[in-house]
Amino acid sequence: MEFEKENSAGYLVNHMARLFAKELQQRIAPHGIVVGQFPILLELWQKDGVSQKSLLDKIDVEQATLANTLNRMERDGLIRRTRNPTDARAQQIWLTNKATALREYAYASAQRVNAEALSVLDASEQAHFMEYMSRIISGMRAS
Amino acid sequence: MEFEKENSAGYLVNHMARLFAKELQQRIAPHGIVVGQFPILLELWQKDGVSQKSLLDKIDVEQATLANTLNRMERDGLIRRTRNPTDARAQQIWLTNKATALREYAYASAQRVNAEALSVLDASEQAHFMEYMSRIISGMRAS
DNA sequence: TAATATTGCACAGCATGCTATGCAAGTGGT
DNA sequence: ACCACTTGCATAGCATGCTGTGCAATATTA
Repeated sequence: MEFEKENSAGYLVNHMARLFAKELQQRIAPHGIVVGQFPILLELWQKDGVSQKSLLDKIDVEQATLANTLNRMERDGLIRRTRNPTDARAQQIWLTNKATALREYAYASAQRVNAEALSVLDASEQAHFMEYMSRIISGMRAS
Repeated sequence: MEFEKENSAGYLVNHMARLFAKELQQRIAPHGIVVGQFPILLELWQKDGVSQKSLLDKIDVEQATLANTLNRMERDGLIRRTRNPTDARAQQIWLTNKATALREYAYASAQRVNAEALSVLDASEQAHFMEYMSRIISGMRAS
């Protein structure tokens, strides 16, 4: 029995994800941020001064992955970390001016990548595609 | 203006890809193979003794990534590499018995992951989803 | 209050992917 | 035959993700 990778959902999903990441990377890397930092920045642009734990609840990566990415962001001057005065275990994560300034540009870049990638689908197909992904993710997270 | 990651195709694609990889990893890792080796094994199960270049044409990763993964596969006793007698630059890549024996199990694992992940969609939706992904990948590769 | 459990975070080690670079082996043109 | 180009592969260095583990600070329970 054969196994055609072109008919394997997992294979296509993986390939598609790498293409998305590569595309976004090319647009934002020249501005000093990289794709893994994106979800974190999205949260911090909405509200910073939060704990690592609070970020973790909103971002679907493991705690160790988040800690590593935050290290690189601190190294690159995107965030600062302070101790929470009422809980010495916890930290508060703050955006630097540099990171704050990148917000609109980053939003626009992501939206352009999304729009271009989905441009091969019409509006109704795009909506279905997004809905299918949401359902698949919910189903897989539950299991 | 806000940017909702739940409405970002790139974010969902990335998340979905990690869930797929994690799921497949859990099933195949106990048998001594890992997800990155999967596409390579798929090709070699069809035909081995081929060159790295010939694998590269069929698998959508960079040449350096392939070379690294092949190194790990050789280390783990999944493949052997011999020199091509008529071209000293090229190599021939052969599966070991260990790798050959894993074939049906690996096929079944991948198919089960795919089926379970897509089980939240009905047959028609699944077909559309796969088609959308193919079109998106084609479009992004072209650009 | 003392012992125990939980929480918040860090670090080590690894796989997978990328870009950039180098190099030896073949190919082609002169 | 020689020089330049191309081809096939390897390596370095990095980012992103994972699991496993450890630890100090808080919370809970006996």
